Amino acid sequence: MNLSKLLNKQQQKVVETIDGPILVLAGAGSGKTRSVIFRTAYLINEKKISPQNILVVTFTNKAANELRFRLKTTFKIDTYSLWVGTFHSICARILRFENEATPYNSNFTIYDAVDTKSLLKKVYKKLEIDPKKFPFQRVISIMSNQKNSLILPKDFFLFNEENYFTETVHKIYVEYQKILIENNGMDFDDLLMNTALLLHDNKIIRQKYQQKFRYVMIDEYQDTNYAQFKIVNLIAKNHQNLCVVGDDDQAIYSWRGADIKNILNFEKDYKNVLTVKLEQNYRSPQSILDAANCLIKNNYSRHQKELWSDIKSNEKIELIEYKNERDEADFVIQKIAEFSDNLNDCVILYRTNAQSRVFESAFMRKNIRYQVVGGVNFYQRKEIKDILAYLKVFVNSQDNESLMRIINFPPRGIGKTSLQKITNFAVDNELKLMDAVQSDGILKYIGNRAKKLEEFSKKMAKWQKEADELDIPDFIEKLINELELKDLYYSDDPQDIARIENIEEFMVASQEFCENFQKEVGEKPQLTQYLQSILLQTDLDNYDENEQSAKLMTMHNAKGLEFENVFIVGLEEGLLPHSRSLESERQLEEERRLFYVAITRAKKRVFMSFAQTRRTFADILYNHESCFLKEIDEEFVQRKNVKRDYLPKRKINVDIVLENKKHFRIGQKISHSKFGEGVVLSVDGKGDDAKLTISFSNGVLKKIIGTFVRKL
DNA sequence: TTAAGTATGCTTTTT
DNA sequence: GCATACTTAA
Repeated sequence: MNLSKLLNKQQQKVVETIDGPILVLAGAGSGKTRSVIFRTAYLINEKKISPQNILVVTFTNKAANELRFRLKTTFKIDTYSLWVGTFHSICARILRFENEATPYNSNFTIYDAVDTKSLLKKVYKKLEIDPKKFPFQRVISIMSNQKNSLILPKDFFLFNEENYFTETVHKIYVEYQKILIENNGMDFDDLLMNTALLLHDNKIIRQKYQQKFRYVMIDEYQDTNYAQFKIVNLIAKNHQNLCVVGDDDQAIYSWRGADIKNILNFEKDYKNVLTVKLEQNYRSPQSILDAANCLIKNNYSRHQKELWSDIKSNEKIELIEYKNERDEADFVIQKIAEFSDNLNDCVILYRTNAQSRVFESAFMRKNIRYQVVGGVNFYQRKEIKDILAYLKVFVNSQDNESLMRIINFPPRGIGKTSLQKITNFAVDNELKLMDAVQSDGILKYIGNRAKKLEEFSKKMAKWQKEADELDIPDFIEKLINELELKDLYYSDDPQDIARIENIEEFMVASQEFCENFQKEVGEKPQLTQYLQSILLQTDLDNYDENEQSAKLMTMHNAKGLEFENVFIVGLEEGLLPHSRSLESERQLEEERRLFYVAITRAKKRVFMSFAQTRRTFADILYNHESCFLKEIDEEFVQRKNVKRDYLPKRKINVDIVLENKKHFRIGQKISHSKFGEGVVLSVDGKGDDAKLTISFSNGVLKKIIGTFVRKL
């Protein structure tokens, strides 16, 4: 391995210093990933460390897979016994393996955000708590903070003051946690908390992992929270062979408990730390870094460093002001069309997921391929969650939540009343719900619905058996067919069509997963492993950089990626910085870092833009440009004003609308951006607010508000 | 018990 | 606007 040819001095130091704690402050684009890959390869190939003694924690599963792939192909390393993954997947693996030391068994279910919320709703009902006084989001975030700080329900008041509000939150936390354990389920935060507590409380297990993971590497260390810090610390504090990599200027997850102090205080937490700074950027031209440096130096709490680059460019960053968000979308996409040979060199970055919509419809109108990364998770769609609920029950029969979801889906005559009876029966006989359903006594108890329940119980037993015997994709296909799920959505409604497509896509995805798993691991995956991979998927895991399409994503999801052309949109007060992060200077600094992350993604060009007005679901916002724009020296930015409407055609239409106040009548021909042309069948109300029934030329019948159609 | 109709909340960022 | 959660009638 000739490192001096492939790496710069600092990177070599990172790779070759294998003993003792090392802190790598790696600026954006400074070859951080490269260093981690080479370091792992160096440990194995040069220092003959067995892969099973190495732990590498990455920020996404995709990054983990790439690391494995590179080790295999470039360095001919067998990565089978190497542990690489996100904190969550590593923790899940440990907890499944060490389940006997926990209140869970190895088949525990992982609860996602939607599951968490619906479980919480049940807790509220049981405790008779008003969601208006204790908003779900607020309580979820408090509980999450407790878990990330390793505070169990019983220790709640050691760390929180006692008042009416906290007492209720505590009650919720106690009950929520109790039900999770009863269901043999963990939410995302439990995975971290339970691992940290297990390693902390159980000396034998702790020593086992200390001895196993003799070399530990953590990427994106600036975004670790206390639980994660603790896990790392418990494993590595004795041997101190710990390499953490990160950039305090790119810390953007404090709202989920990440503590920038973990990286700022690393030199205090460990002894004789070697600190290496990677400041040469290999990604962007100096002109773009100048702008980024201008911005970030306004932050107080940071390690001093200045990113520099050899790459030269005469182009300035372009900043354009638009009249509204639709113009912004049209212009940006127009520009992207100019790069149409290399659509996948272009990315649109925004602050909130909701901003993607206006771009999506613009892409559709222009017929340009695009890919939204993140946003609403595929596996959180209703029709998919229904299937997953079945699978979860087969894996973990204690999962009452999933069972309740499917017991009458698709409708099979086991409604509220019957479910109540089953629940009562289960409680009286101290049975899990599924055991109650399959018990002998239940049928007499249930009365006239006994036949339906018996049918369900028999089917479940049959599927349960098949779930063990069949290959996952075959089983899923069989299940979907026997449940007649697709027939359920058979109609002309575009929504239903989409649901059927999603179900089909789900089947294909399961096929792909199993094939990949087989290739990677050399054996067939178990249903547990399949479910876990779905639930611990990160937004980025589905991102395909080779697909010929423009990419859209949040600035958060863009971390670690790079693109030739970066379009940063919606640079308005209220969006960036976001109106909900103006409470403290600390929050404002994080918003600034987010902008910094966005700018430093670019290899060639940055285009920034904002809109004077922006339509949200409720009303029209009049925004000022982001205060951050003023922090970037004018010499790095070329300002352009394009305030008029982009499409002259639409402008004419707007004028007509103003003239006749958009008065709709029956028979009026209209057009809609998504559904095309159609005829108004009925009108309820006036102008933009009118509720119209429209028959579209493609045969679709829809109810649409006046504002979304245009007269022809 | 269920389908169809009506009301509501939603939007910060994610594992 | 959209999706879900709740209400009502059959």
